[in-house]
Amino acid sequence: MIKEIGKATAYRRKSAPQRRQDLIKAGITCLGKGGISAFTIDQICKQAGVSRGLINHHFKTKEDLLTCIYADMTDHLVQDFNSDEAQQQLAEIIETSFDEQSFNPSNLRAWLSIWGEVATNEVLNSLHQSRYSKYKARIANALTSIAKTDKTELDADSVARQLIALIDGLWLEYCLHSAGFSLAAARADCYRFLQSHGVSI
Amino acid sequence: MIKEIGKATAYRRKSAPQRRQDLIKAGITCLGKGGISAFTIDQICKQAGVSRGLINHHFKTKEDLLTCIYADMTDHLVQDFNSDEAQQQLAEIIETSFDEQSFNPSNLRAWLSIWGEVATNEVLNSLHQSRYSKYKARIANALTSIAKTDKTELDADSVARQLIALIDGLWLEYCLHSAGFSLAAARADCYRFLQSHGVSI
DNA sequence: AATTTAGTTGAACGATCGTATAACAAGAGA
DNA sequence: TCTCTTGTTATACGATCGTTCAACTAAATT
Repeated sequence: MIKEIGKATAYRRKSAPQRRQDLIKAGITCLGKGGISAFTIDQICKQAGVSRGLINHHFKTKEDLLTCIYADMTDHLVQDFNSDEAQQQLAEIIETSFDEQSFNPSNLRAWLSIWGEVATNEVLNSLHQSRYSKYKARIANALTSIAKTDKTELDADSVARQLIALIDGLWLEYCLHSAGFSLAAARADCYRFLQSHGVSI
Repeated sequence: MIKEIGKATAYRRKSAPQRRQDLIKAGITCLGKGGISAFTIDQICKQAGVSRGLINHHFKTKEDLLTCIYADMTDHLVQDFNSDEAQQQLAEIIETSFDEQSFNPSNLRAWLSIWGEVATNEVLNSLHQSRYSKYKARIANALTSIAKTDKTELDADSVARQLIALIDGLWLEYCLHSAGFSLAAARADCYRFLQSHGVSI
């Protein structure tokens, strides 16, 4: 066939890492739009602007992609704190948990979908256990440090667990009925909770 | 064909309401086992010991069944309290939220699946808004009553919202990693939270 | 015992699912 | 410019999805 003059290039190639990131992002978008039911090869590839065969070239299976998505979404939860001060570290947790970038309906729906799969999928669950342990440990360490400075008694592990529960619960509420809900109020709820355990920030 | 002697009856009939309840129960079991991905006509009917055609005889669509399941699961949250005393009413909420009957991994997974769909499905979401409002109002009313008796200031709606968030968050944590978690501890967390807002039970 | 009612079955439908694979082409290196 | 690497497309496959529907029969009614 004669090559058409001026015809747009059929497709643009990207490096494997770049394309993988594109597909991860598209997958998160799909989860945010329609939950795990919208997490299909067809919809993800369409969202990424890519043919349906490509996904299995960059990811072994769909489950593999979901695992990579979960890893991507939780990276910031297990990274080192910016600050060295314990009070500031807890503030980082709370502030980043309720900033506009991450605390929006689409992202919350994506999390909800992931949680649903974590409860069922073995590979995902194993990764989750590891991430959650580290996340909780970061919080508990900060709490212990504060209690030591203030010379107060504190069950750091228990309070860390409760704080995570409160944060996740507030996310859940916002996800299911965002009306009458403000980020500032959610943050204040968390600070007040810590204060009630003798931890003042 | 000659009727086989001693052959077991091909199937037993049940009244429509009974069979509907069977299918609802089977649906919840499927959600608890494998999440929304396991919520398929095939698996639900197999779980209920019934042919696959029956489900659309008793429910208009699969979505209709899911809506009925949600209604069934939330009935106890909007029923009247047993007690007339406000303190006792809040205790009812907390105790029934963390009793062995409802607070088990299978039931929690079912809830998680439902939440995921509520965020996406319009019909389900509308039902959820109504149930949640009533649920929150029951708690807020009890809180207001206590504050009035004790002559203390209290933002009942805000505290009710936070209590629900804490309960749901604790459920979520238990669902995703039940290890190192006790029902008694979860209840104590809730009571302590109320106490920190000046509500003693 | 005959009839009616209504609960139940099982096959069939088109659509969509996840995956495998052969053909193709964009872009880097020679 | 040519070759080679590898990112990408498009098709095909069997399995399973939700739903429809005609046939069947258990059980109540007459």
